[in-house]
Formats: sequence, structure tokens, C-alpha cells
Amino acid sequence: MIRNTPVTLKFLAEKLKMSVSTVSKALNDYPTINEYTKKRVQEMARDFHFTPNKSAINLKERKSRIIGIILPNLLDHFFTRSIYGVEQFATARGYNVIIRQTHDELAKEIQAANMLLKSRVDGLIIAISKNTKDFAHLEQFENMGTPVVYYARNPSFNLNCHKVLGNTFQGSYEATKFLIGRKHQKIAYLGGPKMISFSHDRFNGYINALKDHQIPFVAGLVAYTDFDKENTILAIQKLFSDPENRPTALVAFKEPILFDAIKYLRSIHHPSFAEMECIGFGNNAFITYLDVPPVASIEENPEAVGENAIKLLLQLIDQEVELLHYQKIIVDCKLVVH
Amino acid sequence: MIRNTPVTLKFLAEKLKMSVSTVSKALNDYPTINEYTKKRVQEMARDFHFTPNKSAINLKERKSRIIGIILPNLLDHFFTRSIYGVEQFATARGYNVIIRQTHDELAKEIQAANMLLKSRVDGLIIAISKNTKDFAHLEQFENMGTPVVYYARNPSFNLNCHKVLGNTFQGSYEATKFLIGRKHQKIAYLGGPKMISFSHDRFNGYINALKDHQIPFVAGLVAYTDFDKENTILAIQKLFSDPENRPTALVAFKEPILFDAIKYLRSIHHPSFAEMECIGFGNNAFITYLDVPPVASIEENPEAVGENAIKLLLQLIDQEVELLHYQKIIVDCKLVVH
DNA sequence: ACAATTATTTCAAACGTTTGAAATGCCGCG
DNA sequence: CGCGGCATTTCAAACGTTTGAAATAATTGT
Repeated sequence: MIRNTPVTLKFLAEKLKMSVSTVSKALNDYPTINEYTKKRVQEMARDFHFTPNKSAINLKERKSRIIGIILPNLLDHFFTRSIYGVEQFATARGYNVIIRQTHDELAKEIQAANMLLKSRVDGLIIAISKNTKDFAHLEQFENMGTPVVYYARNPSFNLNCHKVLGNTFQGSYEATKFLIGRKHQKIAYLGGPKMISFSHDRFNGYINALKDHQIPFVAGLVAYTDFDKENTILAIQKLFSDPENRPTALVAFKEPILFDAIKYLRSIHHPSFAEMECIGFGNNAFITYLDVPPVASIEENPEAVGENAIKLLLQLIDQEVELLHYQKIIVDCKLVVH
Repeated sequence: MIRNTPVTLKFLAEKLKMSVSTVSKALNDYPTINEYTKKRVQEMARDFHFTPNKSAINLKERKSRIIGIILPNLLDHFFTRSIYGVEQFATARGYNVIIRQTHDELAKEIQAANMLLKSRVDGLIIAISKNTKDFAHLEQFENMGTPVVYYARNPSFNLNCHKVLGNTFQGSYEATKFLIGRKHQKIAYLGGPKMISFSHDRFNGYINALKDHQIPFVAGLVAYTDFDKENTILAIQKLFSDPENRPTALVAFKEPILFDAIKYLRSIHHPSFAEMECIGFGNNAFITYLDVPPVASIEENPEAVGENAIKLLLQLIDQEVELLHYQKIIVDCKLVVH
């Protein structure tokens, strides 16, 4: 059953006693080819399960029909969900998608970028690692004319590039506003790694909501952490250190961080624990299993972010959008009350 | 800064006023090429950031250097984690990985398989959808000499193929044994979709553990569900319907299912809820945030499953293992007490 | 019947790389 | 001076496809 001679145009041509180009054109439905010939060729192709060799086509067309995605990891459902959006449109257009995880390490990001460059991907979608300050490894792509769309993570301000980002300011603003609406006066903000630009934006959303509602800003109600549990505990201890300004509500950078915070407060039987109202970014599916779920979540619509990224990328590939005419697309968040 | 003439061997050859083959051989360090020439070529290649065109090489070598993975979804951390293992070894060997999700739909699986076939992947790793009974779309690969490794999900018994599977019997057995050790007599088994062969194996592990410890098997203590929450509730209602045989412990097919079950029991304030001891397959990272976590989890070691799958696949690609000499690799589970 | 059209097929080059075979240049030695 | 032998380079074909130009076959009109 295993066939050793590969089924190529040449193979079909020999079988049919016609030239390779006739076969090629028949399969591609050229108008100059006789209908009867087309029928014969197409039948033969079907019978022998002919599939055109992509490498050959890619070589000819100087394309790879591959789109690269570089992102920190797939355990964060934000990224996993964002891929949904990308995949759907990419595969519908006949592109394959190669995903590379960096685990937020710059070295791995560079390695992945170089490998994708060598694979001559037709476009790149990237959520940069939290340590990416230099973009040489990514600028290579644009130098070769390969479009790059930055998504989910905002690169440094002065970099000219295409971006698709969540409206993290708005999400943070609405969460804070929602808590204010529920009569909280002491609302804490637990930020994420400062290297991730969103940390800033979310903080801004937070203070702007406070300002717009005449709630005084208290510096002691703001603390920063990263994805490390120990650091989150330290941050929480700081937030709750001033009895004068004990928070009754909390906006957190990311839900897993919030969960760590809540778990800690519960474990030390903190008096505020029971009445605290918290909101985090993410809207994790797992929330439904928590016995005291956060009052609400900020849904970042990752599928929409991914979808916008791939659509923009495809437009750039098809040159419907000028490569140097940098776009910035913002996807709104949505507050989901639990 | 954007270069329009691509940097190819020909380009370098013209710059250096030598033939294309000399350039090629110099870059590939042929011994017949003069050392000085090599140096000149390599310098020039570096200066112009020459990267060999993969499509051309693939065409020449009749390879794609791509490995396909087809799996149900990426939201299940089992699969996400299994990819870790695969990616690591694949990229170290210079292979790119294309992941396709089927959402457990046969139609999508077929579509993905056909697309990967067209892309002429060098090998395929697949966790079949729960509806896959016919394997024609996958046998195509082997007919073309492309190795396929089935992993994570066990295809129908009489299919001759390479498999890498978790030792789901052993995991189920140990979980049940563990509960017996904790003096439970009424241990329920909540199975998953019957179409997934693991459902059987896990059930077998369960009854074998019962038998080996002289615990009578009670048919009413077994129920089946799928990933749908409503069905899980129905199953739980069935399990708890006989007051004579009310379970005090539970082994569940998968943790999300277990979580749904626990949530339901809590919501109806079931008297057994507080003292029930449960174990599910998965060892989900979020367990730590549950206020009453399951007593233990069955860790399926997905990274190891993925690692074994890719290693076997690479051996098949390199023909270190005969394509028709079908392998079966079993990866043990580990009981993790919380 | 034969040129003029039109329909259909084939030729040949190109995409970028690899590689065995052939060619070239160079050296020393008889 | 010429030739064997070596080092080095180049030739040419191949991988499988596409495509404009050229060639051939079929049809029409006169």
C-alpha cells in the first residue's frame, strides 16, 4: 500500500501522456485547456490522491504560507483563547500557524524569532516577553518586508509598529468605577510587573476613576507584585499595613495574582476578608469553582484581540494596508459581574 | 533599509564573482573548498544576513521540517502541558510544530489532517477526537510513508499504530486504593464519555482495586457523564439516589467534571458534602485556590507523554525505528496528595 | 483547397538549493 | 617541456511547480 514514487505533476503527465504544463493548467482550471482534458486530468489526480507539493509552490511564489506566533505561554488562558481567533482566520485563508512560547524569557524570544525568520514566515504576531526592550531581532522581519503585528503586550512607546491591544485603561477604569458604585472608599490597586506596560495603564485607569468620582488617592493603597506568590503576599501585607487606610476593595492586575492574594488573606483569617470585594483581569473559567468568587471580572476578549491581529496581519501580507502605515487597534474590555 | 533583491546563493556568488556551487559548498564547509575562499564567503554571508531558503531545501530534500500536532483543544491543561514536551525536542532538532485544535469534532479533525497532509509534514502526533471511529484520514499519512504517533487518546483496539498513552488504569487503581486506605467502603466512580477509551480503562482500574481489597462492587456507585455540566449533575443525582449505598468517596474521570460535581453537592447542601473525599485526573494548577481541595489528584505527567511521543516520532522519521514495527509506550500516573 | 483564425498543447525558464561529475589551474618531476 | 596528480572551482541536473511565449492542431471563411 505504500507508494514509493511520489505523485507529482510529472507522474500524472506521464500516465496521461501529456506535458506537465497541461496537467498543471488543467488542475488550475485554465480557460485555454480543453474541458475534456481537464476532466481526464482531474480524475487521474483524484484517483492518485495528488496533492501539490507546497515547498515547490512556496519556492515559486516566494511565500511559506506560514504565520508565526510568539507568545509568553499557553497556560495563561488569555493567550490560549487569543489563538482561537488567530487560527480560525489563518486556516480559513490557507495559512498554517506556528506557535512558539517564550516563558517570558528574552533569549527564547530571540531564538524563536530567528527560527521563524529562517522558516520565512509570511507574517508574525507577537506578544513580547516582559524583558523585551531591544527589538533588533524583530526588526529583521520588517527589513525583509515581513509584516509584524504586536499584540496583547504593548512594546515601548517610541517603537513604530502595528499594534492590537486590549483597552486595559478602560477595563481598569470600569472595574474601579464599579467598586466605587458599590460604595467603596478605600480601593486598593495591586499591580503586576512594572516592565509590562499594562501595569501603568491599569494604574492610570484606576486613579482616573478615583479622580472622576472625587475619591482621594492614597499612595499606601497601591502595591506591585509579579507572578510569584511570595511577592504577592508581600504586596498584600503592605496594602493592609496601615489600619487608617485598610482597603475594602481591590483591583488586581491579573486573576491568578488576585487568587493568591485572596488565598493569603483567608489563610491568615484577616478580618477584612469576608467583606472585601475584588476584581481581577482575566475572567478565568475556573472562577465558577471558587466558593467566594470575586465580585466581578474584567473580560479582556482575547479571541477578539487575536482576531484583530490576524486580520490586520493578513491585510498587511496582501498589501491592502501599507506596511509602514502603522495601525493601532484597541479592543475594549467588558466587566463581567459574577 | 528594506532590501528588495533577496539574499540568495546566487546573489552572494555574483558579489564574490564565483559560482553558486562554490558558495553553497563553502557555507556547508566542504573539504574541497579553499580555506580562504570559505572565509570570504562566510563573511559575505554574515554581512548580508544570508539565510538559506527553507522551501528550496525542503523541496530538494523532500522534507518540510514541520511536525503536525492534532489535539482536541488547548484549554485543557493536559494538552497544553503535553505540548511543552513536544516543542522542546522538536525545535531542538530544527523542526517547526503546527498545532491544530479539533474541539473534539471529527469534521475538524479531518480538515486539519488534510491540511497537514498537504503541507507535507514530516510526522504527525495526534490525540484523536472522541468521535473518531474511522481512520481513513489518518491512514493517508502512513500510505505516504509519513509516521503517525497516536497519543493521549487511545484509538480503537484493532488499529495497528504507534501509541503513547498515560497509564490510566494504574492511575485509577491507585486513586481507588488510596481511598480504600483511608477506610472508605462506598467509593463511587464518575466516568467520562464512553467513546473515550480511557473511560473503560479507568473503570477497570477502579473495580480491580476494589476487588483486590475485597470491597464489593455496587453497580449503583458508577455513573457516566461528559464535559457538560448538566449531565454531570444528573450523574451525581444518580450516584446519591440510593440511601443504602451513599458514597463517601469519589473517583472522577477528569477534574473539571469533579469540580462541577463538588459544586453541585455544595449548592444543594448535601449532607455528605463535608466529609466526602474526592480524586480526579488532572492535577489542575488552580486546585490550590479551592477552599476545599480534593484530597488528592492523579497527575498524568502530560509533559512526559508529549516527550515520549515526539521522541518516538523523531526515531520513526530518522528510520531508527521501523515504521511498521508498532510501538506502545505507557507513561505512569502519579498520585499527588493535597 | 488554403490561408486566417482560434483552440489547445507544449516549451522553457524560473524559484533557491544541493551534489556528483567534469573542468580548470597549478605544482613538481622526469 | 609535457604530463601525472592534486587542489579547487564550475557545470549541470534535480527537487515540483507555475506561466508567458511559442508551437501545433483544429476550425472557419472564401
